[in-house]
Amino acid sequence: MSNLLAHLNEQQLAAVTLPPQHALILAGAGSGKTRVLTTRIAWLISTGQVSPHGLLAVTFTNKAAREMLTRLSGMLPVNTRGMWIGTFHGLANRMLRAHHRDAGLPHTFQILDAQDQLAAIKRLLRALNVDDEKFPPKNVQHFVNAAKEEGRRAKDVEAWDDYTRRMVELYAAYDEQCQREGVVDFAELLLRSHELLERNQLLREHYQARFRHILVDEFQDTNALQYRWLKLLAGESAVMFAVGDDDQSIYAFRGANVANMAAFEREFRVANLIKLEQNYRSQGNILDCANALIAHNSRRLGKNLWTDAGEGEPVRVHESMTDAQEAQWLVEEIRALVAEGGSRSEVAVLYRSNAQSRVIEHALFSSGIAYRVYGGLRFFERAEIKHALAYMRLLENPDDDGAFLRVVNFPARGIGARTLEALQDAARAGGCSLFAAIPTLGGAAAGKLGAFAQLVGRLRAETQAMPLTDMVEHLIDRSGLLGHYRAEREGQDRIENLRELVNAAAAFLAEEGIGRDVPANLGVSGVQGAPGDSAVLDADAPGAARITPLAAFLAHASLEAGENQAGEGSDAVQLMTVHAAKGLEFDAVFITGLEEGLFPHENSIAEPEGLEEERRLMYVAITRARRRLYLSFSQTRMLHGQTRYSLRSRFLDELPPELLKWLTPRQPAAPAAYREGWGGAWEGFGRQGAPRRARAGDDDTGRLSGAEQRAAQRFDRGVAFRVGQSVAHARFGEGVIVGIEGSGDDARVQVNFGREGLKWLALSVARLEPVG
DNA sequence: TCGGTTCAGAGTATT
DNA sequence: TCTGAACCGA
Repeated sequence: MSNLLAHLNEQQLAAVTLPPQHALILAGAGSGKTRVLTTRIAWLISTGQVSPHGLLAVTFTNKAAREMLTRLSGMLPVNTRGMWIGTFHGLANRMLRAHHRDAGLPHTFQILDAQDQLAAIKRLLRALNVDDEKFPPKNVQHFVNAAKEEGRRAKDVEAWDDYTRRMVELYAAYDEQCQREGVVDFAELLLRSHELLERNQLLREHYQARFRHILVDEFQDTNALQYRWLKLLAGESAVMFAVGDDDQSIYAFRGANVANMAAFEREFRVANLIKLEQNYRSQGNILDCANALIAHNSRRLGKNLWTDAGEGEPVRVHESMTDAQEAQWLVEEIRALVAEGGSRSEVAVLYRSNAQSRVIEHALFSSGIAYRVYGGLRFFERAEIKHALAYMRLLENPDDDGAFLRVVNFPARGIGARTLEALQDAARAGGCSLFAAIPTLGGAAAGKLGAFAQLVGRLRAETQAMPLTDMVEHLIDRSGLLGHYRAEREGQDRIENLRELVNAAAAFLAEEGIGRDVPANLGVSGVQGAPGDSAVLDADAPGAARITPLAAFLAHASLEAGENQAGEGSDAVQLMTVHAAKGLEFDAVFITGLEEGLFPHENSIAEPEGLEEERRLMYVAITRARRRLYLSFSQTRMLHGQTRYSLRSRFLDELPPELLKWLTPRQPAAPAAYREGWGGAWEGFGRQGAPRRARAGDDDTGRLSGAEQRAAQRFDRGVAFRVGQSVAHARFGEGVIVGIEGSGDDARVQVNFGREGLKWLALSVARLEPVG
């Protein structure tokens, strides 16, 4: 055990060995957070304070959960398989599977991912004849999820106008549809398990007594429902150990509520608040930049990172004329890094929004530098995979109309829209699922639908006793999917993905410790016993409902969409958004596009607290770097087909100048009043130095491409009217240019005329005279 | 059922 | 500018 605690610093040690009282650990970036969390678990178990069975540890991502399990197995000779360590959704799913009857769910309930949910909502809106102009499916989806994440059912949502009232009705109708079809969405997993515990006193008391210790990772990312779920599970007796960093809270936009940290401290009367501030990742200058930046935020819990690794190199700053030149500079710099012996995979290029990757990818591709972009479609989200899964789901649960509609005519079986409309009418009339309505149908359509029903029946019979992998293989073939893609010109990739699905099933069985020969439809423990019997209080008890390999695999496919990066393992430069970089670290990091309007993003500035979240995002970005950090921005950028002119990000000017090394001449900062778009001090604008003009030799090749020349020319014309310049207009009087958009005849400027307000003026129309 | 055209919209994202 | 979705004609 002394081994376990070796090499922990004072604060880490204090956190790991805290007495059994509620604790909040403020863990700064790179301070060994995961280590503390896992060592705490190992310590609790190895000192006999709790059995592996008596603790619950929860994370947000499968990756984090896996990491915790892996590290734990390395520390303790313990079988982690049965332990309640997982994601919020994974654990909620586990509980609902075991107590499905008490939770009011069929034992075959399926999980809808975001895609499935949207499809279900579209279907609902069509069935109800809702005008999807007024009620776009995406808005309904957002409304439903936001309500569920607040812990509210439709009946609990206050409708204060016609629009909200209709939304609430749609929410209720959506929930009814889900219940009818035996499906639950992500938010529903948590809400349903919360309701289960809330209503069922026996179960609640049982789990409250069982879980003596509850440990929570990334606490700053919890939403209202997750916090309530934790509180309910903890009851009066469990010990909570929450780890988080308010400075790294970057998910408010998806419901995360940092205030949960303060609420936790207050409501649980947390006596132990420990700050982990020693950073083991970055060198001093990088940390000092991060600290200086985040100090501009208010309402922090307060934390300052430090290191004993030395100050290291200065932070490099680069300004370019165009986004293409920024990318070109990046290429040269990466080349130099690699020439010095750095590895490409230790270089990360970060950006605020995905659209920025294109220019960078283009430059990297043209110069033959291997790169890898994070984000995009993941394995289980691919259309062909979802088709295959839909067949499997239909075997499990024929009432799953979503799965039915996905494959009833795929591959094509001549079952068109009209047939399905008739079927839908029949189902509605009979109050049953589409599948169940097939026998009630007459006419020519009945034949084709009947054949499909027979196909499903045949597939079910054929795969009845098969192990999971054989079942998948059988289904992708006999459903006609393979044949369909074989006939398709570009179907080869899809066929490979379908074959990969068989491997994924095999890998899943291995990971879960399920024998390869176990029939897919058999309860895993072999005990079908009393599925969901109310008398069985514990999910792990022998008589509790057992999940079949097939059901487990389908849940896995929904809860873990799989990898989304190609070329794993190859030595490639890593491209990703700042959000995607959270939790990762690299020797060298480029933060690109540091421009007002982009980072901080313009949309965020209007949001309450938006700017502070952007600043935290910048903080996360900076703290990804171990040794070398580059910050870059461009004067112009192609956005939505138009050249945009922007000033450098305020975040650059919030960093201590003495820590920065400008690779291009440093220009005066933009006046703060410009950023607000308003303000008293705008007289000062006229005296601002002109933005740096394009100079030959700015780029490393010494030549400008055609596109770059055109952009540069446009820029030169734009300079005549530059941001910050004072201008006069015949009617509106004097004002200051605060924005420029477009070029040539399309060029428009936004002018702040003070009392007359902000106006957009087309340069080809409006007469604007420079002043001063 | 396909391929083409047209149109709107373009922030970050896990489960 | 570019993408994805929706729509229409063969």
